[in-house]
Amino acid sequence: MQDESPLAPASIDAFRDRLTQVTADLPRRLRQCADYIAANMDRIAVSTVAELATGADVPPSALMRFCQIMGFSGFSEMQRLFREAYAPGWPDYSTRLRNLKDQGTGSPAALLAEFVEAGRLSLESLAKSVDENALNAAVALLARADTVHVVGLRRAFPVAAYLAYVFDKMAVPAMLHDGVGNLDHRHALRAGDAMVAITFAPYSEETVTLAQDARDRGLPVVVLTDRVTSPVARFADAILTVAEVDFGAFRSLSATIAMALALAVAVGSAREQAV
Amino acid sequence: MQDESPLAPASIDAFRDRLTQVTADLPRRLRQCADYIAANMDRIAVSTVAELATGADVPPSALMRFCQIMGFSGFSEMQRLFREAYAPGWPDYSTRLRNLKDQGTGSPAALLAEFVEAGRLSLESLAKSVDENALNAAVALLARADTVHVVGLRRAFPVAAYLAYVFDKMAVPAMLHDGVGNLDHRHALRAGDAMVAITFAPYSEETVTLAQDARDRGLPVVVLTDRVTSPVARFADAILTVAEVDFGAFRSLSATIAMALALAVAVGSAREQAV
DNA sequence: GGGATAATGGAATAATTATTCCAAAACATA
DNA sequence: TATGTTTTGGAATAATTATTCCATTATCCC
Repeated sequence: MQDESPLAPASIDAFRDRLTQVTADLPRRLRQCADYIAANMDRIAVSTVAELATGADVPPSALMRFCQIMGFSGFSEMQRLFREAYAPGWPDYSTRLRNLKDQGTGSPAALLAEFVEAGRLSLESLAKSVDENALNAAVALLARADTVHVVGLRRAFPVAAYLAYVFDKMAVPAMLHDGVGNLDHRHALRAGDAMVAITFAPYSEETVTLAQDARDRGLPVVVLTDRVTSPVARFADAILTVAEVDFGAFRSLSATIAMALALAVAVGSAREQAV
Repeated sequence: MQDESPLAPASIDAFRDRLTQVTADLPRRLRQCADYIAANMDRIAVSTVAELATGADVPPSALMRFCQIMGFSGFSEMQRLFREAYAPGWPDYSTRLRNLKDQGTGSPAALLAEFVEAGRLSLESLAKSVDENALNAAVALLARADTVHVVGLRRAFPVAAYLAYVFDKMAVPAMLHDGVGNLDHRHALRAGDAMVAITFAPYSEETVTLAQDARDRGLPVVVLTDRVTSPVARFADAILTVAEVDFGAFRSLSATIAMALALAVAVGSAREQAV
């Protein structure tokens, strides 16, 4: 297996793009290939040259030429792309999950199945229960802040870190309060800033304190937490609740991260438009 | 193309039944085939005899015999069943994304819905594509390490942080390499330790370097990445791949976190039992 | 309409992949 | 431990499949 052609599409998406580019000016037979392939991309992984050629009603050699025009060295290279991306619809998700669990309680595969399931349930329940008004309010508050302070410790820290990362990528001035060196950076909270506080039961005291501090200084506070009775809720200008399904002692965080992402991206684009 | 054997399974379900019937009393090599095939049914349609045989760790001839025991005349006939029965392939997610962008539907709630959907798809595809052997191998490696070093920067950092958190909760000695102060802590890597390196395209150089460093010192390295061709893969003793569905520029991380959790909890309980 | 250029089909060949077969090894039984 | 039986690995072969090449046909441009 030698080097691939430098211009060969490396993903199904790239393939699709290239296909539309190329299709425009193509002689008759080759266009037949392009059309047929476009309509039957899902068969490439499991067909032979001859089968596809018959389907497109062209001789095999025409199809070979088509593969080369698409940037591949030949049919095999093109097929490899599709075989690697191939994921059939059956063993449907639930069957597969059962198989994993059959490996025996406590086996890594069974654990994975449980966490996958927990994540999925969390996402589903988030989709059903989201409070759109609260979300919109949160976005509005953060969109007009100078700097966004992100606080979340212990199990909430990964979410805070990701939120800070996405803010950064979207050019939103943000500061992650990570507790390094036990510095609380409370003096970084300045008028015009806003805070996102993330915490779940058992609520980390430092997070609650910082949220209160922000509130006392008159900064708007958005909280991302597990229920409205959370101790940070009383300092909140907007409350986003995410009921995460746990498996064992650990939360999947899927729903929480989805929420954080949506928040960050929405804030990011709101600010872009405001500029 | 001659008559098919009268006893060959005519549907995937029949195949599955026959497989369980037959697996019970089978000599060693053939049982390996049965197990591997059961766990990788979805790859039969797009693999060669040699590929599957390698995967099951048997010579090709053993796999041929297995096909015949299953009632087929040979591998080709068995493969035909899977090629014909496959359901239309992958969800065309990126097209939807493009549409969404074009319409400019940037309402926070709509964004959230997309991230929820991306997370759900990622989790499902993880369930379908997880390599159980790699997972078991990774758990075994980490279970017998003195200290587990966790490395993951940028977008992988949240996962690394959570992994370190869970290790800590499960009393697994773990060190999170977070890049604070640009210290790489390479001298913390000691004989008897192991490393988990987490990175996705575009791969962070520091992570790759640290993984190589660990490898050079003879530590076992487990990598959690997006594809087997990842630059860290060549330093890996176990490769866990997670194909995460992106929405826009940001990954949902759902599947990655589920994998990390399963890994950490499995390692934690394996060590408890060893004590 | 003539000359150059591009496209086409099919047959020849190369490469890959499936399949068979048999000697050697492992195993069971006495 | 000897003997028959089953299982195994690998090399040889058969079949399929991809790929190239070139003579023929169509198309374009002057």
